[in-house]
Amino acid sequence: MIFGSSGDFREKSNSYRAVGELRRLIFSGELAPGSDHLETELADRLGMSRTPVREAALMLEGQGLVEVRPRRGIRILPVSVSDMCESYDILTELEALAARDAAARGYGAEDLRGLENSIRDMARALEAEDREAWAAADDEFHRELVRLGGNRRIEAIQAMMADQVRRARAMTLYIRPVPVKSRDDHEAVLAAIRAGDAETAGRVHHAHRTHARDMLIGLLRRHHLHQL
Amino acid sequence: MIFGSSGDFREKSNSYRAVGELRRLIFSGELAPGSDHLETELADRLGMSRTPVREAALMLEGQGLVEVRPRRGIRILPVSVSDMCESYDILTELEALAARDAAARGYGAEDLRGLENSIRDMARALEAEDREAWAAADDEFHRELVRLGGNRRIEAIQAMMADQVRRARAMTLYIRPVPVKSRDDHEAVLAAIRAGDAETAGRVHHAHRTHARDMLIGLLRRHHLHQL
DNA sequence: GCATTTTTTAATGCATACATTAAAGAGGAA
DNA sequence: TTCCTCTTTAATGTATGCATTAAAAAATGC
Repeated sequence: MIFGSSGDFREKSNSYRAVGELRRLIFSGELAPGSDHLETELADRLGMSRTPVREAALMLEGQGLVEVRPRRGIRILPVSVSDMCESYDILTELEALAARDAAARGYGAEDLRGLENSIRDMARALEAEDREAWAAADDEFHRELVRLGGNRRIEAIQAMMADQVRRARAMTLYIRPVPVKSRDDHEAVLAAIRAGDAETAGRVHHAHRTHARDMLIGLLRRHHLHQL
Repeated sequence: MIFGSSGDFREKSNSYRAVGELRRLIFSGELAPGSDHLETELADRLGMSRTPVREAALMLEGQGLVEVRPRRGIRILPVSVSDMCESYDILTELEALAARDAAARGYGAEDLRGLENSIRDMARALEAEDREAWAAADDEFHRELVRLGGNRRIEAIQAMMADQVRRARAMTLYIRPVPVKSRDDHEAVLAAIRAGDAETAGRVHHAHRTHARDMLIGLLRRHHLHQL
């Protein structure tokens, strides 16, 4: 998890292909939350033997996506509202830390190009009323922010949590209010980082995330989306 | 990782025994940081076949303890000073959050018995000049604090990071100054939780962790322990 | 009918076999 | 010697077989 351990064997080996495929199947909903699947079934589905599927399942279990229950199958873990809260709270703290660290590092204009780009992409998506594109750009902003913070472990944790959170956002993408305020927040965080003002960067981003969390949780509760 | 998935098969199955055994071998130093080990070698050592060892290695890779490099063996990842910084920074934020959450929950006296006990154990260990016991009680305090915070994902992350941090503390346990100030910090955190003062609990714990971090990093640097 | 024991079924955990292929080593040319 | 190529070696990735054993089904007793 910590290192995205480079090396092309991750694409070549069936085990890692299985990890990727299973992720895809889970996030696309083809493997429904709460459903059970036998090793053999998944192996047939992916066109490989049980061994790599088994290994993939163990890795995904380590990331909290599935639960391996002997003889009962591999269970696709549903994400509850309280799970979402947990993940959001963690992201809030760690991304705020990353924002402070990024500000403290004194990045130059060219280093911040990535953040600028994703802010621009969000604005464009908003004009085009393309919510999917907006979500992708928003993701990118957060990922880039953490990257600039320079803590690899936070990157890894964020990647893990983001997976869990993505499903919830996908569900609420079209029922949520148009995220116009987000833009100001992102701009403010970027400005603080540019100015090297760690405290402000962290505080603003923290508030931003907290606000987003409350909005999302409220939506989920109101629409009775208790299980994702 | 997220769930310590109960179920006794975790003790019975060789794969999970392998996970436990390998952890033990790594933390005891019998598998040296930076060393490579073939699947066959480890399988012989643990008295089982390659399959469960392989599975264990993949799980440990997910926890950042080893790196699986095809044909070069399973590498026991060394922990650098900057790795330590990363882990400490994360623990600092997440435990401070847990402290705030714990305070906000308004626990009663009996709920806080665990924290009291570990504070008492630390004091006793300090009198007896038993640093190992002090370290164990300190661990327990932090674990209990996070448990009271009620975020299972933070518990899981803490457990993972703690493993990484433990080695560093073991190295410095006898060269560090006697941790007398710690006691006041712990007492203050407990008092704030008891009083339901989330802000203070979080702030004090954050400062406590930050201080411990700086002390530890300083020690490691001064004693040229760049690789653990 | 319902509860309990026995039998059957089949999914898993593990060992093992084997093809693949990266790394190490040998051999030869410059 | 040094560099390159070819050969050899052996570690891995995957498939498969089998014993174990949990769950399901059937049979028995009440």
